[in-house]
Amino acid sequence: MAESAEHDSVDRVLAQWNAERPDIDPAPMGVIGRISRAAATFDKALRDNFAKYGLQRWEFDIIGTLLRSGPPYRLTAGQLTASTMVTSGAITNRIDRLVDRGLVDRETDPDNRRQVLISLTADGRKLANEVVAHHATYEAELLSHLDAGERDQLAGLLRKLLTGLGDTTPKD
Amino acid sequence: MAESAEHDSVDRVLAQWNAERPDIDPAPMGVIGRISRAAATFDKALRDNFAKYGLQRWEFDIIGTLLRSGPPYRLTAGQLTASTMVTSGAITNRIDRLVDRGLVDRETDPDNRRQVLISLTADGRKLANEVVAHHATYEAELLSHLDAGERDQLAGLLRKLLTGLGDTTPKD
DNA sequence: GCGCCTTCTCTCAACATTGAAATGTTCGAC
DNA sequence: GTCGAACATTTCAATGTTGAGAGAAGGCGC
Repeated sequence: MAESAEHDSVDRVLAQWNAERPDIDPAPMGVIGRISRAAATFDKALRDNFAKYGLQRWEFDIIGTLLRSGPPYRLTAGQLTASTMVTSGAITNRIDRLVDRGLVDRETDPDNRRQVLISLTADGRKLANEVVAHHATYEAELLSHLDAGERDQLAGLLRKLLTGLGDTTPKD
Repeated sequence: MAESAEHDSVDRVLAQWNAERPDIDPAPMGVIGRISRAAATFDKALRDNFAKYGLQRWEFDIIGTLLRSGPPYRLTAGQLTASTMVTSGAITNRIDRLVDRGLVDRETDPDNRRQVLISLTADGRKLANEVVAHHATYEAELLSHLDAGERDQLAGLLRKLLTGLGDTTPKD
């Protein structure tokens, strides 16, 4: 088989482990290591890209989540906590700052006064709509080294992996 | 085509975007979102698993890097900084704590006194060798929902993605 | 209605990382 | 040899997250 594929940084790590611990099967590390590495690379790239629009990544995470939730672009603080994978203390802090920036409103839910409803302001909605388009374009560029077939194959394998790990949609 | 594949949490996000912004091609988000999500899931699982051996993940990152570098199990602080993707200030702090724990030694390089050499102690090497075996077994479990062919296919696509992003091995 | 348990958000102290400046070292040019 | 630039690590203040716990509100059994 033609060994034409380039080596990535994970290949080097695997070669080192193979030399030191040949008893260990390196294949699982090859998958998990690459997923971690790719995630870190995307994370940095996306952070830099959002900065062009004066946004931090967590800011887009929140206003984007509100936008994609559809009209009336309003979720509880708890729903935002669940979708962002940070703790409740962090969400309180982030909402504070988005309110200061005028991108979201915070109001107590009159029907359940334990809950706080966070909704996009007109400014927030406008900004989210603008940025998401650039964001999607940029993500497509990041994947441009894969053709459409490879990209879909990759998505399919990752979906299978995630569902196997229990990452199913909370409510279908 | 039999729609037998389960949906994961990213499918839900994509459906939301499609409803709100049908003009945006959701395919790139499907890939990058799943990579991020899978990385976060693995991160948490591995953290919990290392905790069973009384280790934090960053502790294994460092002693594991030293172990796989091979005899004499010694790297400079700068090399460790490069391989762990954190800043130099963080590495100084982490090395401090590993020295306190007796897992590594820190000494100035006599040949270049700007550099600091970090080496595994006998205890550190023993611990790293023990833990890496359990770590590899656990990673294999995390991937057990993919068969060997799918796993290798996934690794291959990720390698292509990473090399396309410029993640080549620094020195071949 | 009355307790009691659960739910939801906010508060706060502890902790870790970042990023820039400081310190000490090497190397090349002159 | 001396000067200055480049380099490697440490220090330190600013910043953000975590995780526990408080406070307020809802819901269920009786």
